[in-house]
Amino acid sequence: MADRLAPVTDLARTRPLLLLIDGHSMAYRAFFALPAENFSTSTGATTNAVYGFTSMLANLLRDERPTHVAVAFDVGRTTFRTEQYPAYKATRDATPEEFRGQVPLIKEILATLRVTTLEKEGFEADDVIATLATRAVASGMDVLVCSGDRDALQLVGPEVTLLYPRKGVSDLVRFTPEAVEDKYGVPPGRYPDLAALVGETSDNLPGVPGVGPKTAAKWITAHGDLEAVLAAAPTIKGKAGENLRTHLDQVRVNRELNAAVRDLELPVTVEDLASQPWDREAMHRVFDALEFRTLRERLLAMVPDAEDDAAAFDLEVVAAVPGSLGTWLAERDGRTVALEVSGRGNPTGGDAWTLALADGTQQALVVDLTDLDPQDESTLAVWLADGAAPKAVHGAKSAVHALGARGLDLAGVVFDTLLAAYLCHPDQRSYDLGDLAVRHLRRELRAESASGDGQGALDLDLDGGGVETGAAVRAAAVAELVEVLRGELADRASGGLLADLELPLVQVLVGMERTGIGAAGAYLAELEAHFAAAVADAASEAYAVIGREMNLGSPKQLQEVLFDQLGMPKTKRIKTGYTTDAAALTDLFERTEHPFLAHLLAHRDASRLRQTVEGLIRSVAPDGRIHTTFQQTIAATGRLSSTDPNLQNIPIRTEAGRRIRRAFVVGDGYETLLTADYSQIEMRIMAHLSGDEGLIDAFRSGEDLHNFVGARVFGVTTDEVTSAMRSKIKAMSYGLAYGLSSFGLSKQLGISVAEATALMEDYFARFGGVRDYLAGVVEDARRTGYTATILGRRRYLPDLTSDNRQRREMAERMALNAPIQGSAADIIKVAMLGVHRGLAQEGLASRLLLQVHDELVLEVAPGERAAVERLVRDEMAAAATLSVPLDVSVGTGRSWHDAAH
DNA sequence: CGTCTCACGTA
DNA sequence: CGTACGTGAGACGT
Repeated sequence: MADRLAPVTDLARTRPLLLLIDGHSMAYRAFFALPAENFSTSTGATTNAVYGFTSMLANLLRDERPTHVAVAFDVGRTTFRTEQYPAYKATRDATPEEFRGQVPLIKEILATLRVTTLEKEGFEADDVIATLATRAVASGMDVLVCSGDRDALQLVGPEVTLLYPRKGVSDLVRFTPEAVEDKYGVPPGRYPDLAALVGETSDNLPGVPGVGPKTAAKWITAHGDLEAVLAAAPTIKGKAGENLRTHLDQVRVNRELNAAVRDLELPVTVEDLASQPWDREAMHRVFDALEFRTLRERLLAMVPDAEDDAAAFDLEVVAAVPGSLGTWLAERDGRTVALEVSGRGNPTGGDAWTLALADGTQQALVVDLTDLDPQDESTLAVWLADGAAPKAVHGAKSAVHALGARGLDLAGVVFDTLLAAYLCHPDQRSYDLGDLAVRHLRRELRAESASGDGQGALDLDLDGGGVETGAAVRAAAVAELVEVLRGELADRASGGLLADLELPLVQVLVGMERTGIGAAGAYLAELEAHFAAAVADAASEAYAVIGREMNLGSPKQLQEVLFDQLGMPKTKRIKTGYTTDAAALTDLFERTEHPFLAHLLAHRDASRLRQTVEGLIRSVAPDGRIHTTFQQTIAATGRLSSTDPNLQNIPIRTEAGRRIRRAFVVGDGYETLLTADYSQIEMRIMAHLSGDEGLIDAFRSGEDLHNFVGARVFGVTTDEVTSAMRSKIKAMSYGLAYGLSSFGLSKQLGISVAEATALMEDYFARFGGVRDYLAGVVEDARRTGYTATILGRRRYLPDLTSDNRQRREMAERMALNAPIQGSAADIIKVAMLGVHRGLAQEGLASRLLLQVHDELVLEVAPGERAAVERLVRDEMAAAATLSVPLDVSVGTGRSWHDAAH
């Protein structure tokens, strides 16, 4: 009786718990429960089943805390059951293509979680589960079976519970023996008897007509089991009894087929299924690829620190006392010191509070920048600005901004773990230092046993991970990552890209961000008022047409008005109904001439322009200039991007839009803005990379590119190329660099697919080198796994070998475009370095302000216009030696608009 | 309040 | 069913 004193829950917890999941059935449920269109990656892969399954698994791991886990899968469609009874499951629809591709992904995730997956040729997942459940019970374990197959009900017993999905995959019903009996009127062991009588439509097993679960349960209860029911069949009365007698054979077949096999030979024992530490690096890789951010967080959040396999940093943290900094640095003279700045690294309003230095040997020095002894301050300033004192940092640009705010220059940065990680894996969305530490060092960003050495003036919060310790740990992580990432970069032959391109570019970008571009504040305010008035006018006219007010900016409300209320023809389908984008509205207007559409389009245009202007006004800094931030590690192709505000998408195509460009003006003390852009750089790179003689001739001839190509394709002279012909050729030439299909070309040009195909064939007949090059790029990338630019910048495209067509074709288009867009990015970065260096060398006061992918914007100091133009033309043209010239066009003017050409 | 979707600007 | 980005409004779920 003594054991009755112990709480039942504690007793239960002492027994091991095995979780067995029917992978196929649960994934299939998830596939239909979650709308596919809400779960696709940026590369177009559908992931709804993967998401649903993994989410369910995460919940089970959290709520049930199993000690052992396994997932069983079906192998193919043929099993011993289909051999025996060909009709078994014969009515099932073919598995959707979208679903099949997801099963391997689920297995990948399970592998990272170190969950055993099992499958057995000729058997179903249920048989594997039945076998394991039986063995687990025999060895004293409790078992949870998770399956959407009702046949699993027969496994339920005192130690075995079935979790059966009621709806979707998150709402699971818990079938204990009592629950089974409540619901079906028979104990779990008799459930197959009941199912044999009732039949199972989903397995294509017909039951006895007129016999449902109630009758079947009544008979089984009355006679004991199925055998007894069958034996008593002659005496059972009524229509049901008659039907039973004519279906005895079918019932026997059913009973044979629905019996789970409990003694399969399996390559593992139940003990082998014990939970193991997760492969966190692989998890990050797989979850990154699937773009499951929150799901990864949910899983990682479940790992208690004690079970965490990732170690922390074993670090001695020393707080700098007056005079100690110089000694510490001197002791490490010539060695690369990793540094971490805590603060804000914005171009304006930056600040730095703490600086941590680490040398990669478990010691870190923490310096409080807000309370520095004058002597130390000068020691630090000299060391930081010393280009010969090698340093490593995670995110050099932010560090320069942060330190710069305290008047400290940073030079001598020989390694940047952020840039290095980007060059190695340019497709990731973030390169958080903590993630890199886990991935490459298998460490968490926390201190194992931090300690001061007695001389510390700072009161370090060692256990709680205060600012100082945090900075020290990050610096230590940087120091260690340098070694690892240097190796990874070398493996990719990309060390030069970091040292000679991206790192030197940091200082150029810092200068551009810090300088900003002049903004005409009063003019911007006028523009805002002007566009706001246009918005109001368009809105009131639109309301007048439909006789009521509405939110014209709401796609949802617009759909109601256009398609329900006004009954307009349906446009292209999107997730949430029908598109109301400008192309569709313009098309609708041409067909219906409904005035509402014209007002709506005018409203769209005006409110967009107003919104752009408002954003710019908000961005004007106290110095009257706009300071964007150039992101150096975002675009997978190697381009820069611009944020806060984005100055790479300022309107230019429409007159109204160009008015916004007039707001970007030359600053006080400068003479003019100068813009310089590469003409047709992507097509020139295409000519170079493909080596196509025709295309190379086109650029060497000095003829208009599209006229030249058009003349060849259409077999006319260049002056016979009509503007219609020219625009077709232009669309096609650029489309090729994006992986355009004949379908896409036909849509864009409004011609038939056949015409588009013919046009492409004519094109390739004259420019065969282009076709061969494009085919070769994809082939090479499929073989090597990556594409490369002219400077060797790589982009890895694992999806090129995907079984999923959508995914594979997306990767193919990326492979076509990456070398071209990426080489253009390489070239303009080289040009920026050249221009920056040239300006300094020639002692010019003019400066770089912006980069817009193929264009540079400079602010020219008085009297330097000619020198700067020459310098910029030379440096941009000389940035790469291609088999075609790099043509640069230059314009100057008081505003960005006036400097256009 | 955070996250997603749509729409749309640039190269 | 043409690549690469960033932003803001509305819608939606927590």
